[in-house]
Amino acid sequence: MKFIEDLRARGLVHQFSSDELLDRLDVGGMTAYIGFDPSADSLHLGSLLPLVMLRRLQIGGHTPIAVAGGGTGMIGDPSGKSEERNLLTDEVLDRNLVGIKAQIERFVEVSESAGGARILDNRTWLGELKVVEFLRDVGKFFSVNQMIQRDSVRARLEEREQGISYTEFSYQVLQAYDFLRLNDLYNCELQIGGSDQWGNIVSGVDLIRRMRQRQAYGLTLPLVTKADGKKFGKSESGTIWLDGEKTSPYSLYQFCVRTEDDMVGSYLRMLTLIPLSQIEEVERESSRTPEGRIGQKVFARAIVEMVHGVDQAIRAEEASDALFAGSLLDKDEEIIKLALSEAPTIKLDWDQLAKGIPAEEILLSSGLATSRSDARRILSQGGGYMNDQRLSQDKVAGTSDLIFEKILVLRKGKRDYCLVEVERR
RNA sequence: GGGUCGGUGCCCGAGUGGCCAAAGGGAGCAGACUGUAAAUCUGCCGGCUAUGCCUACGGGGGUUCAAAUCCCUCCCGGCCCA
Repeated sequence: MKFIEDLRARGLVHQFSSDELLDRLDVGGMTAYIGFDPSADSLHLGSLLPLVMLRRLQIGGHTPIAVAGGGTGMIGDPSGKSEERNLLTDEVLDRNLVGIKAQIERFVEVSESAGGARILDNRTWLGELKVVEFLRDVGKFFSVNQMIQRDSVRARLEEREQGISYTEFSYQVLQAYDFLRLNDLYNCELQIGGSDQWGNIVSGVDLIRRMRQRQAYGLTLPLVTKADGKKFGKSESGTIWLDGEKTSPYSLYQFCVRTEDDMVGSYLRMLTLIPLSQIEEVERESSRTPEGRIGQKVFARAIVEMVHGVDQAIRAEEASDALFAGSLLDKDEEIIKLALSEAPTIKLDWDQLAKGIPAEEILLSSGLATSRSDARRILSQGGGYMNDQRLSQDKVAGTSDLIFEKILVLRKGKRDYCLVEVERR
């Protein structure tokens, strides 16, 4: 299947600047770049789509460039933001970029040689700019009339209560300049981004044409949404990070495996490299027996594998199966231990437990409850469980509750587990 | 710089001296129903050493028995004028 055909079938093509681009993509050998948000020291699930896209490019015989926007991170992109951004300092950016680079490297092969991906920091060139020269040489090519027509800017201009600073207004100029420089330095002819980047991307294409009389291209990816139309990857109880320290492989797996039925197919297409024929097969199977959650499992497995590697994916999968398939009490010690190694865990010592720990207390220290009142609320509504048995408010956990003389399995609601490992001193 | 409107809990938003931990909605959490899905229904939804106490209505100060609500001042934002 041709490159572009595959992209289209996966629903990955949102907008593109010219039909010519599509032919070029099939031929291969293009250099394309995608920018990444450096506002935290880790990327999150929202960046997965562009990350996988980098990989697709490389597999398709193109040269991907990831720009971890050290420079633009200092300015702030108004696109999709309803309010002015907090600007980052150089030091914070340096730190963030270290983490982000490592994550990008998991998706593409980075090297200086032909076809090797590159990860660049646009401070390299933005930092050299002199204001007056820049305004004279580059600024001339921008029309404010056009700039204020951009959706991202217009939204902020029209909205009462929130305006836009000159700094953020200038963002599109800088991003266009990035593209120009990449075109000069690496013969980068294509910029890819989320659908909210269209305006910025077109600015770059225009700038390259005006200043260099060269043809460049733009392509945007669709927004990955949940069934209710909200953004995929955030929400729930916070951001899902790609950094295993912030969001464990088990948690990432769990997040993915809980995907709504309606979205599994499109997520598989957009976010995994699984061949389309195989995805269709999974879909058929899923619609026949939705309760098997086959699609969700394939999806979760694929994602964790990409982000954390096969070993971690297998562990997360096995731990999840152990915790969610049937009653825990029927499981043997090995399986529980496996789950224990992946799922959230706390340690207690024997003496402490021997004295008795009230249900409220143990929920709190497990982290399942965020405060004492939260713990009380959960208990009073029957949402607390220990070893698969509902906890009453006055239950006091003791050593007689231990499974295999060393483990307590706590749960909040249907799916949030925390294992308690008890150690004898 | 001047005028004017505004800054309320995770978000939106009501409240304009006591009845305010603050209406309503959303989000979130739990229960029921299920398939670790969706939809729906129900309950909870600042914290605590808990018939009370602490923190909270942009920051600081003041008036008052009593302030999110009144006054002063500072900070931040919108709009208009210069």
